[in-house]
Amino acid sequence: MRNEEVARVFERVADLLEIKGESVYRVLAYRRAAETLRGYGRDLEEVWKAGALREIPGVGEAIAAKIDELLRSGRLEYFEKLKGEVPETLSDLLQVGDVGPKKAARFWKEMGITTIDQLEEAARAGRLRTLSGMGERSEARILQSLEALRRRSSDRLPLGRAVHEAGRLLERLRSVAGVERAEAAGSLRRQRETVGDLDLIVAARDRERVRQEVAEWPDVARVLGQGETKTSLELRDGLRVQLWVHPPERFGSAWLYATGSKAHSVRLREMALDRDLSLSEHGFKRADGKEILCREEEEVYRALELPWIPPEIREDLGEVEAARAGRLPRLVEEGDLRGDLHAHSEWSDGAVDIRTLAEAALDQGLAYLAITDHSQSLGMVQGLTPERVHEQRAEIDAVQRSLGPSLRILQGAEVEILADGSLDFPDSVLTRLDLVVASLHTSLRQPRAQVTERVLRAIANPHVDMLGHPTGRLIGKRDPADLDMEAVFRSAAEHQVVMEINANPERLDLNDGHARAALGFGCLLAIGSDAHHPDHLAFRSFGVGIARRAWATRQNVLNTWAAPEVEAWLGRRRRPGPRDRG
DNA sequence: GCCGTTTTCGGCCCGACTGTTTTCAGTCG
Repeated sequence: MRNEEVARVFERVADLLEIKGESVYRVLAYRRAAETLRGYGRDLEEVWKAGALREIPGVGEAIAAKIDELLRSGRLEYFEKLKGEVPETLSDLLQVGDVGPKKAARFWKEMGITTIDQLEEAARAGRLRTLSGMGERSEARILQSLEALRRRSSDRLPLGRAVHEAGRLLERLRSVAGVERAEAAGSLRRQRETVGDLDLIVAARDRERVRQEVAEWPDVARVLGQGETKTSLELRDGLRVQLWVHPPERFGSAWLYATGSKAHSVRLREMALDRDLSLSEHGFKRADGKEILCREEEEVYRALELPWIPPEIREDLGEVEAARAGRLPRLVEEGDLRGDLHAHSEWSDGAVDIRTLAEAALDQGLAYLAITDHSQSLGMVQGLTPERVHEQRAEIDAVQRSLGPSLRILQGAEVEILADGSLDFPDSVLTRLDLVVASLHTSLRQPRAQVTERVLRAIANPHVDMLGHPTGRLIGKRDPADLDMEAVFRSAAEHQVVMEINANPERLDLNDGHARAALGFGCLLAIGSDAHHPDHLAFRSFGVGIARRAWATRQNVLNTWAAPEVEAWLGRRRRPGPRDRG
């Protein structure tokens, strides 16, 4: 069983326990475990085999035993028993807005409702309002939430689109009179790979004015809720937006709160309590009732004797402990990137010629660029034959001569890892390239042992410098290959093969958890844009987000190095080694 | 159910918003 499957079981368990009315803390424990497993870079099965389940944050004796049972037998007796007490489909009702565990339990016990369809039928028939404490308005709200649920694609928004939408809205907010600041918060600011809804925060004195302006925006479909500090909107395309408005002197605590993660916020509040302070989005409150306001996030952290913690690692996955011990890493920044080692020209499936791409890279301040067009077997993207590789070298040399030394252009290739693990170019071609990126594009559905062996074989090939988008996943569209990632990382570290964080927002592959695990095995990372158009070079910012979420420093990322260092490193690897087996 | 510079037991964050209630429960983040 994969991490995701186990996480799903625990999520269901949490839902059913909650509907049953169990202790919220027990429910929380299952939710936390599910959440942690989902983002965990290491394979649960491997951790299990190593007898290290208890080292996973949020996994104690009871949950470790349940993971053990699940991995051993594929089922969980506790879950089966629970399903006998509470209909499993009730857990779906919790997906409906304004329906929580209490209402779900009442719908079930008092009306026999166990599915979303039955809920909708009852709401349409006006039967929900007959329950005590429920009126017409509650019923109407639930109907609206049901519609929203059906309309909303089940998937979260990819980070790329979320950044775009947020940028648009923030620009508008900043133009509203009296708005001093407007910033993104939530999982968008934390650079999660997908975003559930947009969290935006504004510093302004005149809250009423901001609220009125926003409610009149043309793309607002409806206002879901509006209060003193918080407005909740649904845009015409179904996207949900949370907007907080706070006075500037409280902006720091408010931004911190709106950014989360929830687990991180809870940790900080607990630390505040240890100091006889109560922390909320409005600031600190002392025992005597006096307030301590924080205009900047730094002031909140300082009051807790912590350095400012970057949003990308605010997940309660060790950052608070690291901060307390003064061991926060200095995370890699976009400005640290000096080159791009993954880009396509019109020699294969890119949109522009090498010169245009190179000039764009130069414009963006890059010092080097690797042209990595596809290899021959990928016919549909005009993969290069060995002859064409040779011809391309002449063009690269020509562009290099005319651009001069300010941009170093490397000739690489994104070489297909064939179904048997051999590479799509013979050694005679590979050895002439400056950089070999090996990638999977086909036969991604091979069984675990086979696809893992195939990648391990590619990694062991002495010509391979980097593994491109290692799992091959497309977010929301194509599942990752079923790789034994630990084996891949171990081998990559041993053979000094760089693991790519592919920064295309549809890929983000490695993901954050994997990248962090890879660093744990001693792998070197690279952030590649996989640009097929000059505009795509800017994708690298998404890759930086992933790298930061993985706690990567500048030293961990190959393309933060200066061009001569990178070339020296690649050149050193070019020499045939004793482990050469072709 | 988890967890511990104090605890192996007894804690476990804080507030906004809504609707249906005359004081609060449920949901959400």
